[in-house]
Amino acid sequence: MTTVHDVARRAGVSIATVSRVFGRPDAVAEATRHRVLAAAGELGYAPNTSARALVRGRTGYLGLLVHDLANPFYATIAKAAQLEARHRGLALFCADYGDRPDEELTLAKEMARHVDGLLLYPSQPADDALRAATAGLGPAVLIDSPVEGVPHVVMSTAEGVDQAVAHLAALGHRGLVYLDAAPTSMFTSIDRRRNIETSCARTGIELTVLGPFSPGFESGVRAADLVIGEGSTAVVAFSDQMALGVVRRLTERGVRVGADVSVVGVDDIWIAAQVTPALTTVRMPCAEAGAAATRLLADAVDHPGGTPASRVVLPTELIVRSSTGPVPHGGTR
Amino acid sequence: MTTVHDVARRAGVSIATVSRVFGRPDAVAEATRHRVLAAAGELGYAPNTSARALVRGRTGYLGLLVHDLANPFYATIAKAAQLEARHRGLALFCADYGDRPDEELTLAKEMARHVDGLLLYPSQPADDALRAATAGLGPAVLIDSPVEGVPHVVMSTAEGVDQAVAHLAALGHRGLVYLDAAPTSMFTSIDRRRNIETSCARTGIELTVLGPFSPGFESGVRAADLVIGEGSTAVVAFSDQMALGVVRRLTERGVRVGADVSVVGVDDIWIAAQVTPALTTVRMPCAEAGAAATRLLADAVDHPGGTPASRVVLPTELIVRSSTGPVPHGGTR
DNA sequence: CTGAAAGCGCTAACAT
DNA sequence: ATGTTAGCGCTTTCAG
Repeated sequence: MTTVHDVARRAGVSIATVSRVFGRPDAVAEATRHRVLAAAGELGYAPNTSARALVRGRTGYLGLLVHDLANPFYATIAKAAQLEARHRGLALFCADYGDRPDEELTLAKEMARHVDGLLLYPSQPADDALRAATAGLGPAVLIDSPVEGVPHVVMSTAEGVDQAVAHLAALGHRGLVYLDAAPTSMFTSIDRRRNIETSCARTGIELTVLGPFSPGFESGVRAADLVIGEGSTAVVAFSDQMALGVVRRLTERGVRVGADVSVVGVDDIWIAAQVTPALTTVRMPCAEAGAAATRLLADAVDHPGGTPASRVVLPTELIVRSSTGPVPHGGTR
Repeated sequence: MTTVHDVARRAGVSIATVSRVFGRPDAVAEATRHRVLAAAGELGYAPNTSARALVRGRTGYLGLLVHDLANPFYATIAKAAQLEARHRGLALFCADYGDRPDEELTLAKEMARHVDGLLLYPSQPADDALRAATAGLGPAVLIDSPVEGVPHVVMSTAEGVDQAVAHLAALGHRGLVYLDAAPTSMFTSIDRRRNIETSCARTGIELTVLGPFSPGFESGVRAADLVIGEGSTAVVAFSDQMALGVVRRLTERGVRVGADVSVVGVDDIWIAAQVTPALTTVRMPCAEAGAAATRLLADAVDHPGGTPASRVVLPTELIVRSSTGPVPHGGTR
């Protein structure tokens, strides 16, 4: 391993100058700088990251902790976070707590030791306990977990769901079934359910909440039978995966989706646009969330005394496709 | 920030003892250890990772570089790698090179500065150039890139594709169309195409290769029309996404998938099991690959003079579902 | 603009 | 079993 000493000797300067060339290049005369750079090039020198981190008190690393890295929802957040971090000269650790939500905090604590700041998508409720837990971790930004006093970015389904309900109402639907998902204590669940409630109340649509189900395709399949039983003309599901399950089962039972029953999902996963009928859904801005959170975190790391607790709310939008249509003739509610 | 000195003072021991308690606990008398641990607990002490890395010459970090973190294929690899790394007390950096495959090596080089070893899923061909590029990066394990002299783990479609061809042959199909995907220089493409060729040759199935297409749903849609034009009774696609596109278009044009034409995909993405008809496909062991590669890398890092270049070949398997069926009556090829 | 020197916090001989 | 000590490679005052 080549060090500042090797480069210094070769370039005929002191180690301090070598250090400056890589740390604050403009503090060095151009001629000297070139000489040092040349020597460094020949020797294949690059500053040792550990040594630099030690003396600077900054690692240049950020950490991301989510529920499931293989899930496109989180993976998209991770990808965007990683990109944004790189643009700022930072690197990103990625980890997920998978089946062990109880280990979430342990993991966060462990990660915190290695990084300048943490990006957290908690499975815990956004309450005081989370704030307390977050307190000892150093700079942290929460995603989809609006905890007062802690910077966070949330994807709000308010607009998207509102548009969905309005869309359904405009199509003549008088009522709808919402398929809720567990864990109901997560912001994601709360947000979607609450927005459905207020939108329906405001629009005068009769709302029936079913569930909570485990999120996922199979739950949608099971829920579809309930929906048919209810005689509903419209259903909004917690996620596209559930909605797709509903569509599948409905079709299987001879119910024409988009004609007899309208189905709306949330997330806008890629397959939603490709199935038949194409799924009407609320798009979640995962990439934007990942990037925004990283930006917030990087800023917090750079300015330890900055805005105490920034808050970013990302809007959502309804994508209308073919799984929704006019209420069938003679349809009751 | 609390340091060994703080803890040492509080516990009435030397800093060396504190260090030992956290490094080689059994080298310290039980009583002393407890005293130190207590002091550390009260002070909230944990060893500084940068200082430790500096003196040890090891960061305890691994890096993963893939094409697209948001793609479930790579995301699954990442998730498994991360898990395996954690089990070994290591942390994992994740990055992708996305649209800029040319930046792949730059990124790898940058990452290499921060880690003990690299996990690479290259978009470059598995040739001498890659071996050369890899040489200067320190310990590295390649995924799906069998470069001689560099440790690697590959997911071979040999068995899966063989089973697929045999399956089709057993159903009476006399020929099949293979839908190739770009970039054709990647091992993934080469492997699938070559295995199809040898399997067909051995089985006496007439093979028609179409493409290369860009991988993805839309390509499948376009390719389907070609397939119909060919009058083929069976098609194997590079990926499930493409296969799904084929199914969609075939259905749209009144061709009954699984009856008139059989379709086989590769990957076994979750939706493959849920569409109608459910897709027959070759399962790719992404999680196993991520875990195996991480294991290999961790071992290489631990034993710098270990087995020169280990090689793991992960087998694949055909999952038969409903998109394949007997060749239609009177069907030629 | 450049160099000398003092650590950053920790580990690993080497003593005791 | 524990303490002393010498750095790991780098950045950063402080002089010059």
